[in-house]
Amino acid sequence: MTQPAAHRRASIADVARAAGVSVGTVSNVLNRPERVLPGTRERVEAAIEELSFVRNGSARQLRAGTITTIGAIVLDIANPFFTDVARGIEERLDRDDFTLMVASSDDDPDREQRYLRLFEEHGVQGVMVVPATNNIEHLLAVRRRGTGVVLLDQPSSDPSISSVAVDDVRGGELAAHHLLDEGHTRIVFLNGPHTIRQCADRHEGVVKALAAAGLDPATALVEITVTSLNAEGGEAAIRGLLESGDRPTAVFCVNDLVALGVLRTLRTENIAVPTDMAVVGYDDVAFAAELSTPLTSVRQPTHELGVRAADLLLSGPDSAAEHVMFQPTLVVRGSSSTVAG
Amino acid sequence: MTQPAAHRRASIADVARAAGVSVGTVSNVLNRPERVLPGTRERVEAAIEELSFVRNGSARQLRAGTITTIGAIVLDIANPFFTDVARGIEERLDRDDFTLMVASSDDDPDREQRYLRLFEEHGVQGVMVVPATNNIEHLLAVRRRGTGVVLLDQPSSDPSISSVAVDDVRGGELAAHHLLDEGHTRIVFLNGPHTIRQCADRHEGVVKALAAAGLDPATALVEITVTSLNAEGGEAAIRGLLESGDRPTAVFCVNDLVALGVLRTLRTENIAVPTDMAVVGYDDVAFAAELSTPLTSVRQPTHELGVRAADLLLSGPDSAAEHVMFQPTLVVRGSSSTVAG
DNA sequence: GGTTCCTCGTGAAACGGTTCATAATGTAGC
DNA sequence: GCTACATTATGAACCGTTTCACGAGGAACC
Repeated sequence: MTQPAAHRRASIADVARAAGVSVGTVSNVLNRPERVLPGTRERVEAAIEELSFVRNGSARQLRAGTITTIGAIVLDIANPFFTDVARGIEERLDRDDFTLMVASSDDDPDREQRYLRLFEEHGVQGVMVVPATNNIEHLLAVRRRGTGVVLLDQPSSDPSISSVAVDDVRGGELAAHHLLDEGHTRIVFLNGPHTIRQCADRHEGVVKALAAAGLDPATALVEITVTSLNAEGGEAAIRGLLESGDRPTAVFCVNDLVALGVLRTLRTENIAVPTDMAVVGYDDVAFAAELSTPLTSVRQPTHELGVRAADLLLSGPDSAAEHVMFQPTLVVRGSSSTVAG
Repeated sequence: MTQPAAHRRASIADVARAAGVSVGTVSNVLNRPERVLPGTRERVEAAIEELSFVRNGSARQLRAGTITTIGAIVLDIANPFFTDVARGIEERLDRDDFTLMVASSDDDPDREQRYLRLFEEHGVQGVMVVPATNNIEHLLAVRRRGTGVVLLDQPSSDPSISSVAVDDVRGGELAAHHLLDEGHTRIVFLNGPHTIRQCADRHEGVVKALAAAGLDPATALVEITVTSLNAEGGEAAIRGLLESGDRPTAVFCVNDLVALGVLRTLRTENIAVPTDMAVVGYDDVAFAAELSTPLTSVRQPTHELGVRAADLLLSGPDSAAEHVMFQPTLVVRGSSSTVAG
């Protein structure tokens, strides 16, 4: 029979007492059972069962030092891009029996800091971060104090911190270049705040493409900052745009969720895509190809991104920092081109 | 200037020595700064900075006992359903300054157990679990040992464990009933394994609807177990079905990702939806309405689910267990009905 | 029978914080 | 000048593990 709910959790000492052995022996049963005589071991195991003993992880870790956990802090856990990356991380971590904890900063530097601190104080082996700002001073500090740090989806501005990223300038360029090729001369870019590096870079890419085409970004580019990087943000932004009477012929969205919101709105407003308005997204999430107007999007190697990031973190704190940069590709579909499949 | 990378992290004792005070004073600066004279405090703070001291969370927790973190274990972190729920949890937790850690069991009971153990050993205040099996013995044990447990998306079979769920029998019934209404007399159900309770329940609902319509489930229902609960699983299942020459007129998918795989395949195979084949999904994820054939789906109140779950966990271990059951609704769209909007 | 070696088990010393009874110092009141 | 009382700072006890030097008891060998 089980005990009535005891107020204090049973400790190793309680188990030792119940089994009539010393604490050292209980610890051995837990960690190196082969060093304990089968009879003794059984008695200890019975006591553990009886007292429903659970190791105190804090004490264990305090004494033993290490823990095989790594933390990941992403901007938005509901964004398929990040969860695809997380799957990649998990896959790699599993091979080494590491454990992954995911937290979401919600683009908020304070939340990022809070989770970072939590992970660090609890001695995770390393942490992967998609920084909410382009100031990574606090991450450098973490790194200096001995916790592994890998920047996710963000090229490192510091040689001592590894990073795994995708060329966002190139991504913005690909998207804009494509829209210009399709004959558009003015692009509306529904972007996130430039404090998010990806957003700033994609913007830079767009400007670059416009300049290369001999257009003046000051007139050929309208950048609108969405309130949130999801479908609701996209819907609100495009709605505001339409209500202002300024109807562009081409919209580039900083991610596919925003594009989803745009497409949804255009459909209810009976604006034809791509003939009245072309739309390009970013991330090429799973459903992009299956939308009513298949979405042209910039594809990033999400899974591979996660795997490489985990690789770098597991390679240990002593190996040199590496900076991996993947290249995005443009997948043209019906939302931006009448000739696309 | 910063120190050369020290091998051992600075401890409170190091700080105390550097600042010329006792460890108790350092602890006070950290936890009750108002009890320390400004001058002393500044000296301690300078030493903390100088040594780049970080509290050892394990030691702190070992002594102090509590931690304001709660853990969540979901089946698949890449499934929008779970991440939407997670957003709800986070929103509620934020109000009480709690912190959320998410882990993914990948439908694997061993992984679930591993993460559960990790959370429990590290003394989280509570844990929310979408169980990978319908055996919740291990969760009961966790509960008995004093850690809060709330079943997520799973009605509790035990009165002592709170749960927040959506009526999946009803959901299956809604879907099947709708397909029967549309004139179909045989339904293929692409389901997950019945060890996952949601899958078993939705199956039960389908059977119930068939029986109510006077059909024999043995002939009117074909259940196929997908290899994975995502687009790839759906694609593989429907492809196998088509190759076997058994082409049904109605397919019900256990979630929208599976349905996405099905729609994708049907499109490449030039099978018209819904005229040649009707498709119904589950979860009503954000993109369901925007697909090339808008997907009929069973909607669940994901966000609210998360909020309520967090509510229950925060209400403390002493309050009575509660069992919240939400009702799903059917959203009819073009993938299953020619008259739908 | 004495030495060496093994196998098991012991118990105390860390690990790095928090907490609390106590001391030291200063200030006020009489 | 003495008591009473804040205000600050101290340092040791404690949280629950792991680890390790050590001892007890046999077995094996010469």
